Amino acid sequence: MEQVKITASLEDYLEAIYEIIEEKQGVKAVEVAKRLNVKRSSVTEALKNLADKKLVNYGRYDVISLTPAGVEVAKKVIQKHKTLYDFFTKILALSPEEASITACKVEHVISEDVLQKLIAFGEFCNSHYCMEAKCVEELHKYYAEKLKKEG
Amino acid sequence: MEQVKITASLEDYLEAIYEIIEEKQGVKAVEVAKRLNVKRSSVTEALKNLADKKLVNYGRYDVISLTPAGVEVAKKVIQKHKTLYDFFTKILALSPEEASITACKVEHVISEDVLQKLIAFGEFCNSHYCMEAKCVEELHKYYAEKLKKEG
DNA sequence: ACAAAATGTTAGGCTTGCCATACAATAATC
DNA sequence: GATTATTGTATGGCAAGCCTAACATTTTGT
Repeated sequence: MEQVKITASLEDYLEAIYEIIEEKQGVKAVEVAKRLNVKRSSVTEALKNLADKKLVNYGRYDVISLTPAGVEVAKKVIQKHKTLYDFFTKILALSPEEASITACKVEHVISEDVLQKLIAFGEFCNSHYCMEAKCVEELHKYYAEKLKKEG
Repeated sequence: MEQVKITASLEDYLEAIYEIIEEKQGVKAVEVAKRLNVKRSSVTEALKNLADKKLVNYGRYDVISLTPAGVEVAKKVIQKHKTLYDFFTKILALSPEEASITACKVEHVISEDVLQKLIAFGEFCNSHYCMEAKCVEELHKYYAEKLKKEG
């Protein structure tokens, strides 16, 4: 569990690779490029970089796969994304698009501690009277009225 | 109110400059360098960059000041920081240090919309029965117990 | 006012991360 | 199986942001 320290960009590559493998039992660099809106050559660079860090298995023209360490990092990023997405949509009532866009950025800058707190907050909201459905409804009504006032 | 688009790094410079001016009625580049943990030469670069964007008034060896547009950007970043800090400390019960560190990163990646929602959420928590002091207390107790269980 | 210290600037270098372009290898199609 | 299309790679270039080191300009202290 030695925490591997990588950049936001590399985290995005791991996340994309993991998700594409989940969806289609395999990745091609071109798919990663499409998903991340970068060129194929950028993917090659990133893969070499990730291979140096032992997070992906990479060989020229070979199949791309994640190492166990790579899977771990990818899953953690995805967990952060999902947790943030839920918070943004359920509590802040952001649109799915904005929630997703914001989660994509924030997921790279929060610590494990913040993640755990956010998860706990979500659980609390789901299980305690003071944040039950009726209250969340009220909360969202409050947003709507406030935004109306401010044009 | 034409939104000026600048990098996270430049936002940090504006923020630091604004705050130092508030605190001591003037800025020296060396103070900015200290606060941002960069070298004096990096500050010079950033200042030229910000001057190109009409956000600071800059001349060689001259006094540093913010333009009205620069003040606007700085204030917005600071508002985001404060809003996030409050959320992190009050709702997520992060330590002041972690709240501050995280706010410093997140403040650069949230939209005006997210900011407004966060502000409204804070207000709601302060004014509605379902999130009154007693409930927040319960929330924080919940964090403590959960973290204890997970070691 | 002049030497010493502090501050500001310049120049060159490094890293990350992207691109375009050209080339290499694999896959698909006839 | 040869040709075409797709995919992957290598190279060189660019911008942002930081650095070090050397130099210029203030500022400070006596």
